[in-house]
Amino acid sequence: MARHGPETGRQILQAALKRFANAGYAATSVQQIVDDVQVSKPALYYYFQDKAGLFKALVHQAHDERYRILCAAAAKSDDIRAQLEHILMDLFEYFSENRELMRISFATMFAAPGEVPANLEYAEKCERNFEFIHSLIRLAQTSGELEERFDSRELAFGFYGLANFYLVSHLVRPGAAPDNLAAKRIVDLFLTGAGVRQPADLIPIL
Amino acid sequence: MARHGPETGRQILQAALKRFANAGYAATSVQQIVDDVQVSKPALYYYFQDKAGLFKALVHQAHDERYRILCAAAAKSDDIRAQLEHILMDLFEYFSENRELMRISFATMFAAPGEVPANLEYAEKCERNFEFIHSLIRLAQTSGELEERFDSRELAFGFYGLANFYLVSHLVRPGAAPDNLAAKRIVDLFLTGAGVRQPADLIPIL
DNA sequence: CCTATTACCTACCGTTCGGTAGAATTTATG
DNA sequence: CATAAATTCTACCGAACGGTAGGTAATAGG
Repeated sequence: MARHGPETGRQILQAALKRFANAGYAATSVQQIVDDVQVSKPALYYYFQDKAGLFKALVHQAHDERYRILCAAAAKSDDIRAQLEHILMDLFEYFSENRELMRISFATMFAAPGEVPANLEYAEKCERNFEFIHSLIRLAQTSGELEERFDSRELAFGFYGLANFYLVSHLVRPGAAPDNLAAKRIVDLFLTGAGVRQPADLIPIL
Repeated sequence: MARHGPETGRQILQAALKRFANAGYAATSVQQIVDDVQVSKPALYYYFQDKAGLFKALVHQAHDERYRILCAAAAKSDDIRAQLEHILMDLFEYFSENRELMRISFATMFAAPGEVPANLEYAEKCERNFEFIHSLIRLAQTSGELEERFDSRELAFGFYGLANFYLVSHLVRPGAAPDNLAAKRIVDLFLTGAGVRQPADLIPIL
């Protein structure tokens, strides 16, 4: 009926995002999506190849935007502490404002094959995001900001794990979003550790 | 046909585990499960109320076994470092031998509602597992093993996030499993931090 | 040897799904 | 105003799904 013009494709994508994020891929039917936008099924198949293509577009968008955030945040500073803080702060903010998109990206990573369309090829984008953090860490090691006795990969794993756990918790359990203070404290924990600093521990290092 | 005796129920559960873990809940049909065991559909419905009940049984088993591992590992030692190391080592081992069960439990946690049967009521079991770690951390703080300037919840989040990231990575990407040495290094990172120890940092603490 | 219970079977139902054929309607072009 | 292209419709298809009705073979108890 009501002609939407070139807006239709975008509206379909947005409705699909909401449905996929809240019910998952399999449990979302294309009928629900087109009903939300008040168009008919062939309208969807006019703009997208199939249901899987629709999902794929969203997943790639999610990963790309995360990568954009990472790069922009890291560029804001030179020392590793501030860089990691900016990354966390910006991610927290972005996640708050784009819960659904981020949810899709995480759910896809942890989903069993078959629960999600095949040939999504998101693995390389995951790796690109991780390797960006990894490169920051490595740089900070050579500049003497980070301990060299840990493998750079271990450290990247450590920070990425810490960050992702907070992000996922915030996605799964819609409570108070972590704020800038939380970001600083997380980075502090990562850099200084949870153990008490006993002089004995320090002797071999000092 | 071939009578299996009281083994049938167990065999169905095991086949369901394999299918659910590798293809997810929605993409697994009860027909596939009963075909694997070479029984007919009513045989499945004789032992389980419905498809959701089958899945529920597996999810609860997964969470309960993880809790058992946590408790047993923590009981092996008194100081927090050794406790956390034991927890990681035992979890790594258990995950290696029970990839499919663990995969179901994680996928469920990150799944959108609707992607998984309703009324699973696994949230309280998640919380129980987390709170166990939390209690260990709190004890270690009062005994002076861990820094008091971090909130106990923050620390528990930190360690849990670190641990889970390793575990999930190992599940998603079937590579070399983290070993006992990795466990020690992870705990070391958690306790001592990634930053270099500059004397200046230590002044306010010593 | 009869009977009840357990442990399944074959065959099927109603529903829902992703996707499409083909017509209709709107918009752009000449 | 004619015609072509873009956009969306109604109506439907075949396949797969979860679940069940109703019958049957094996086992156990008396």
